[in-house]
Amino acid sequence: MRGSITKAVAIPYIAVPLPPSSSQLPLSGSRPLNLPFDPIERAAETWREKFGPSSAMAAVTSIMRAHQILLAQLDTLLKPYDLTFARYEALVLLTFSRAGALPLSKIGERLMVHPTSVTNTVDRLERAGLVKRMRNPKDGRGVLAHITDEGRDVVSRATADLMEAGFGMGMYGDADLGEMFDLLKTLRVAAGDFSV
Amino acid sequence: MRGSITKAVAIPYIAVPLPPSSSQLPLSGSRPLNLPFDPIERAAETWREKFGPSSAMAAVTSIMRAHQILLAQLDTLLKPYDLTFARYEALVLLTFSRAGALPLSKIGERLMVHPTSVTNTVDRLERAGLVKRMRNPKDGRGVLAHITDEGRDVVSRATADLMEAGFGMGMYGDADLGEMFDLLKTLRVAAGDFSV
DNA sequence: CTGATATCAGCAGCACTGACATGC
DNA sequence: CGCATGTCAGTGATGCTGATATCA
Repeated sequence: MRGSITKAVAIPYIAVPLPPSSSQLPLSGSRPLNLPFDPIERAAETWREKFGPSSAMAAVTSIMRAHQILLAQLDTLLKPYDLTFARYEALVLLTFSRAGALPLSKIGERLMVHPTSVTNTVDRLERAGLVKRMRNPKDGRGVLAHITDEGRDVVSRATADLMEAGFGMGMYGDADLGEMFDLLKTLRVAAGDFSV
Repeated sequence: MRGSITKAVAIPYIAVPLPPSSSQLPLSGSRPLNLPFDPIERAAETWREKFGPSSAMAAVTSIMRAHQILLAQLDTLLKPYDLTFARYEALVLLTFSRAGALPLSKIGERLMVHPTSVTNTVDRLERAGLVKRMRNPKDGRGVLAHITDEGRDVVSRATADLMEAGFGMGMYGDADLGEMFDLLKTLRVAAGDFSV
């Protein structure tokens, strides 16, 4: 877990008392620093002086940071359900399947995670009673993860929370979100995730 | 480490069957699947039918995946130097400082990582002989991480490798990189990283 | 037999929590 | 004293590697 960062709020690191209205989802591995400058932009400037072009470095670093921010927020939203984002994704995938069940191999493929990670994820979900392992009738080697009623209930409540929080992306309009998706798609295609 | 996935290959930008010559940058937590469809896009479609608007979810998932892809590539590039991306970032930060040294607290602030993570990172770098801990003359409580000559050498060679690989972003032009940076900046500001 | 499907043990790295010593 | 700095021990999640049992 990215951990609970239940303090995020309780730690007015820098003076600013936190806009009382703003929802205070934990922000990241660290607390809100409110630096008087953009640390990535500053690094990019120095980079340009010392090494040359810095736009790739700045973009990569931004993605890393964005990931950290989002994961912290999502995991915190999911904590009440004892879910991590990875486990939540697996659950959602199951609700999307016609039978409410999928072979572990399929889960790994869709979620792009390692087989052993799938085993682990399903272990946790099963222990929590959200899925049940079943033998795959169509393939004696395979195992199906089958979502339980409780699993459906949890995923539905968790999803409501996530949507209310706009997935941590509430500061964007639909156009920006689409643009981001399109931009990153190029990277995913280049990485061989899928063919165009 | 994200591990070696010795198959990936020098980023067969498009689905191409892996140029036999190319070097093999691992692509991600999993191997290149070359699914016949975009798994995120498919999930987004189902999402829209079942839950409603899906652009935020699609964008978030894309960022998660992009992070995974990039981290795997960067860590693999850095592996020969026994560096992780986190340790590399710390080293670069030190080369950017006038004296080649910074208080650990400052490192944590700039890199947005937890104090205990800084201790750990510096431990590793120190064990590798790339930095040296020194007492902060200006603050008896503080410790400075001071980059060594070997540290400077390593960071310079590693940086050359990363730049040659375009930071894993070789498929983008400068305009796209700038756009990505600008888009993600909105998120970082909203998270309280810095003030505008 | 080969290859796919899990599972298990083990390991490294990350991001914390909580407690603590030290010094401003 | 209160607060900041850094370390340490310990925890949980991730993402692997390598080995193995099972089955198509």
